[in-house]
Amino acid sequence: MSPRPKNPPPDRRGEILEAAFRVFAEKGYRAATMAEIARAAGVTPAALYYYFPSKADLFRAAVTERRSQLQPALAALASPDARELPPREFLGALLRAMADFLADERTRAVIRILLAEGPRDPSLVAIFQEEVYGNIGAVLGYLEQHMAQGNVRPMDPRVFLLFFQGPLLAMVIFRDLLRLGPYRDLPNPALVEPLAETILAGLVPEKR
Amino acid sequence: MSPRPKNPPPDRRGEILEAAFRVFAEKGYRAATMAEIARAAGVTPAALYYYFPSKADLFRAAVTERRSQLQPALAALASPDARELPPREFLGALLRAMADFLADERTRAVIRILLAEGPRDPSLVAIFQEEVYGNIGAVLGYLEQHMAQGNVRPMDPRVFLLFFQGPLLAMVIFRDLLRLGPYRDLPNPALVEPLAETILAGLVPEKR
Amino acid sequence: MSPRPKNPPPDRRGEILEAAFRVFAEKGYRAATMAEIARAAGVTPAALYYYFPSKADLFRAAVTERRSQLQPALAALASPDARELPPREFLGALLRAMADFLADERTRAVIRILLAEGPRDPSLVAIFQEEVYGNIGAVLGYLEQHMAQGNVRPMDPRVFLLFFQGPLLAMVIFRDLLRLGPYRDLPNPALVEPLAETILAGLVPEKR
Amino acid sequence: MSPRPKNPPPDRRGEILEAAFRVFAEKGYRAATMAEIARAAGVTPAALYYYFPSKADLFRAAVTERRSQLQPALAALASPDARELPPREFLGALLRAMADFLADERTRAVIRILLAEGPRDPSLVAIFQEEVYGNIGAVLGYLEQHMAQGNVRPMDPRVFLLFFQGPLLAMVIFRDLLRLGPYRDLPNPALVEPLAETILAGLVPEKR
DNA sequence: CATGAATGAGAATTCATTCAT
DNA sequence: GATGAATGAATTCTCATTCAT
Repeated sequence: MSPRPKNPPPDRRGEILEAAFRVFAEKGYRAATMAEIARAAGVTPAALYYYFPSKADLFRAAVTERRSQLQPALAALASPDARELPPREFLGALLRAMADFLADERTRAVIRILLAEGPRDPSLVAIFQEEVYGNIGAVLGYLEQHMAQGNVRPMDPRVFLLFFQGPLLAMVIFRDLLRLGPYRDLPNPALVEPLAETILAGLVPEKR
Repeated sequence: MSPRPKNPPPDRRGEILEAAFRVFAEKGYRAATMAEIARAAGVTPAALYYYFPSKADLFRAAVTERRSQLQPALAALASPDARELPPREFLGALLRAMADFLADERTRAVIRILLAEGPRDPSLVAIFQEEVYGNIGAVLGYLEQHMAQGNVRPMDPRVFLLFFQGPLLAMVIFRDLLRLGPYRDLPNPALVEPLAETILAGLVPEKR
Repeated sequence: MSPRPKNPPPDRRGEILEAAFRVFAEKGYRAATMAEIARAAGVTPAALYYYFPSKADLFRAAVTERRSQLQPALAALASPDARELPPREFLGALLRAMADFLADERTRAVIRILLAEGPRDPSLVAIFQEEVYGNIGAVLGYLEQHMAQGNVRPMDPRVFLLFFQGPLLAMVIFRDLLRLGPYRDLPNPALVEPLAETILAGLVPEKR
Repeated sequence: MSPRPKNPPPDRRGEILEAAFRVFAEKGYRAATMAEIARAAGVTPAALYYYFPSKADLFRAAVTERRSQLQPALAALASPDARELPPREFLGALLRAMADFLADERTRAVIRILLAEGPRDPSLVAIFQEEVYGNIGAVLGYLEQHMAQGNVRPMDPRVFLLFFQGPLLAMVIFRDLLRLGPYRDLPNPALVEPLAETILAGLVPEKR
């Protein structure tokens, strides 16, 4: 009957968002129920509707909230200080940072949601696209500059991104999402170091 | 030709499986309803239960059926004749074949289902794992042989697979599943040819 | 568990429509619940959705069904044989028939629904308008003919309708719908006979 | 003028009552939500409960309040000065006044509520019954006197009321509530003048 | 084989109401 | 006086599933 816990809860909205994201990531949008999210947030289902008009809105808000939480990590990938480094070091550092970023539990949850719901919900993809491309754009700028100087083999930037994002993404998908047996105990560096070497061998021609 | 008197009895089971797979791939397991699958198959929902005991079973059967349909294409990836080629040619051919395989509409549907449902259903992943690894194993055998001969840089085979599956998978995910704007008009060869060159540059040392 | 009563129910749809109309008339659209309608029809709420896609559709169907049930009585009001009578007899007969029609339980239920929901739902009104006007049109035709012959004082037909429908409608509203104390025991003839006389006195000039 | 220091304290209660009546009249009791009423009144739903214990009480209070607003208009219908007139003039004046009263927007809203909720809520009807009958009683008194004098044909007063209220009520229902096409542009006098003539022709015998 | 009819168990959502502040 | 936050009890609607025929 009493609609209120005694001590004022500090940030119900945030707690709900957090709980909702967890449940959505674990179960997927359809299988996640408002009742379960409410339980996870320690409130009643009706409380969810006090803060968000619908399940779809809660989902969107939860995802957007998570995006902004990831924002600093994403921005760090394009940190200005790394851009002083020569291509080999820069790319190595970038690969390591990106591997850590992708393998982070919070990022993985986003990837899971994006892969599960994105194909049916382009607007969901759009939430991240802008953000990601804004930060990756800085990286591409660095590369284009060095391509122009002949330090890096000229290449379609999209292809370049696939080169080093692809293996990392595949690792996260196989190892962390699908939990394929053979990949289960593959540590990040086991992929990243050979990847850096191999890709760089192909990308940065005359240094070899 | 056949002495069968009536018009060929329709392969109801097969049609249902086909329709079910389409609907599951498009909507995801939870959002796909038995009614919609039935409609897609041209039967009533009750008929589904004549052939399959439950939605979960139908899903599993539909996925398994699709796996066996992809089987020939997968097997071709490990075709014995390509294994006569030297590493550069072999790897190039493999990359091209795999890119075509991954980008094929039927494969994409499987990937979509695996990415969406796999994280919550390890047994679903298992259905494909065996199959895929059986065929990829042949490829790995080839490589191990050449690594031993010094023709290919020695490397963890899992990492090797990530190297060349990763970018292809990423391309399919970005371009075909998430339909990211920038990737929408990236043709397979635009990725595959630079990928072959670059990776090979790193993988096959003395040729450079 | 058993989804089916043993002996096949003869006309579930009709029963549901009937029950729905009763409940809608008694409670109004909003206050009537699918659960109560189901109970009244002896089925489960889900069964309602087997026959009708939504509550709104069920409402509409129930009202339309009732309209067609009333159709014969309405048509009788414009029966051709009464049209052979001279104006005084014709109007008297019409008034009596209409009073009986309006005071009939089934008609009253329609009036109740129309008065309660009509102001917010013009399409509901439209369901009856056509029907009613079709039949009343015949009456008006008779009158116009006699107006032309000078047997009936010329008059706007809408006003004419208000003249003799109005008191009858008011009687039904006061007596049967609002159950105003003073009207509770006013029998139809107590209104109809003076009404016939009085109105006719004004309407059929030279006969007096 | 007034020595009150601050800006006049708003009549919250009155505003709420006003807003509540509007919303109830437009949507009906069930469909009207406390939230919407609060919004219309410019307060929060909780504030409603400061002034009224429940939705039902608010409804009742809003209706009663409106009744007292209509009171003067109702009383005017039985104004003493008109009672000096001879029957023909008196009845004509009464008809005109009543038509104006019924067609007034505020009265219409009351009628709408009474027709929609009255059948399920006798106590709602009672709120007005007393009021109305008190004032109409005066009119009936006038008539009874003239009936006794032979100036008006003797008649059950309830029937008399139906005679001239009925067409007016029907006009308001058809034209203003149900918005029936044919009645939409029927002005009050188009009904009232013929009605006066016709009814009087029947009611006031020797003048004809 | 196949279906029409039906259902039980949820699911999202609404809403009058409460109460500490 | 007034409100923000919250809730319990409906309510509409969905859907996998059943089974007599």
